[in-house]
Amino acid sequence: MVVSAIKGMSDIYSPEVEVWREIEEKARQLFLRFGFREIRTPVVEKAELFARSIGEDTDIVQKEMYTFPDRKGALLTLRPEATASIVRAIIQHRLHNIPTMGKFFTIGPMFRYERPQKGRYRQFHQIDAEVIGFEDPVVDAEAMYLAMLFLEETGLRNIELRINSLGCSLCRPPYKKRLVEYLKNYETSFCKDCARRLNSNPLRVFDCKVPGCREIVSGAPKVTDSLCEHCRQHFEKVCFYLDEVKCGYKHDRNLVRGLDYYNRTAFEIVAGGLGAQNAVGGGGRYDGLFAELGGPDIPAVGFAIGMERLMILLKAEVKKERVKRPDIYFIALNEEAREKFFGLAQNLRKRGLYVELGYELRSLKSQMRRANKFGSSHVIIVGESELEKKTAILRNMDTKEQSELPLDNNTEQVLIEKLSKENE
RNA sequence: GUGGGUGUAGCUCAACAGGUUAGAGCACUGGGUUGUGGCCCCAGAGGCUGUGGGUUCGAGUCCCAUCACUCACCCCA
Repeated sequence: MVVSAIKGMSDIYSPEVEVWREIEEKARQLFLRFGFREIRTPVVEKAELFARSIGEDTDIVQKEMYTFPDRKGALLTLRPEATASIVRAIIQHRLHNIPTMGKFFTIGPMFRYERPQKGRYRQFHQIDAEVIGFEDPVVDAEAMYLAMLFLEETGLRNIELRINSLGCSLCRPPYKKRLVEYLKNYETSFCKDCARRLNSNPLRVFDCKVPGCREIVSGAPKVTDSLCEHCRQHFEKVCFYLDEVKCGYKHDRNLVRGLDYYNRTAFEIVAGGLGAQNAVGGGGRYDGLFAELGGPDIPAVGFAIGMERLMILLKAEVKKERVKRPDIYFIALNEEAREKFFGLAQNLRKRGLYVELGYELRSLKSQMRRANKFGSSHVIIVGESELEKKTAILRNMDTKEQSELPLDNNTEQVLIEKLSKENE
């Protein structure tokens, strides 16, 4: 019986992995221009961190976390998202006291124990960004702008930004009360899940896709209409700044999010082609989280982008050839020939060339075929007659030109010069 | 956690209604050129048909179970 990977967790290899690297690199470059610094936190944390941040009554905490005791019985959790860990790290190292350190990003794996399907995996990767310390709506807008800009720069088209305001600790509780009052009138008509949500987390009925529930919800009071003056102005300002940079968005009054820590601004970036998992990214403001986790009371905004989902949307990109072609492919026709150029090959690599070696002493024809499969631009052949003359054959695979070069202490230099000359 | 679909060579897929030795393309190896790639030609290698039971004279094919993958519900990136 062969051992296979864990369900819902995949190996990432060529040619996809080259695209991953490109995208990650693009993210780093862009985020740096926006003043973000990278932060890398452990993938395991104490279980309570997530229960306290994401919310006891969310699906993530209730049934989707990888939680297990370590050897001494401490409950650990594989992080289901990045925000909680980053906030924890900021509080722990007092990073909020450093004026130039207000923006953080991280790229890495997250874990949720769910039934895998298209765009949803048990180990998945997020590009995550957090801006801390600012309450001003300009920050919300900039975060969304950055998320959209990044996705566009990867080549994505036809994505939609959906935004909403969830209110704050002042206006949400009274709103919640009104909502529950309204919903109670239809208590018997809800689906099983919504009936439960009614008591546990009433805002989430807005997420329900059951037609009956949707209908009831369409008549329900909306958060947006119940915002306090402060939140209303905040939301308007967010919209203003988005307009200012011509960042299109749709005000989705039914948008709520699955993590409890969000307040005011919440957003999602949706795309077709992902099946049921239509969000490539999402985020929002979480002003209360720092205090909730025992830190100073500082506001923050953040978002995450799903790598796997982005990859699905960018699938066509994978077909492009991204693997470099070798500058030189060495072919030895016998052991003695190989002994002669092994050192040379390593030195050329040190000097920056991509060099491949034929590791098997097979027929010239078969080694040539192999060199060709790699797309090598040059081949160096050494066999018996070359050994006698102390030379090597250099063949340009594109032009088929061949020349002899002396095999001595100077070969390395001669080769480098020759190749760089050709590239002019 | 619930439901549907699919499991045959490394990959993509065939195999009439249950019937001889499970095939093809691509990929792989060797040869066609004593030591020169791509195209072409020839040959070769590669399979416990996911696994375990059952029905049958006979199972890749039918039945049951199980596992894996996949899609959807739920939830979210």
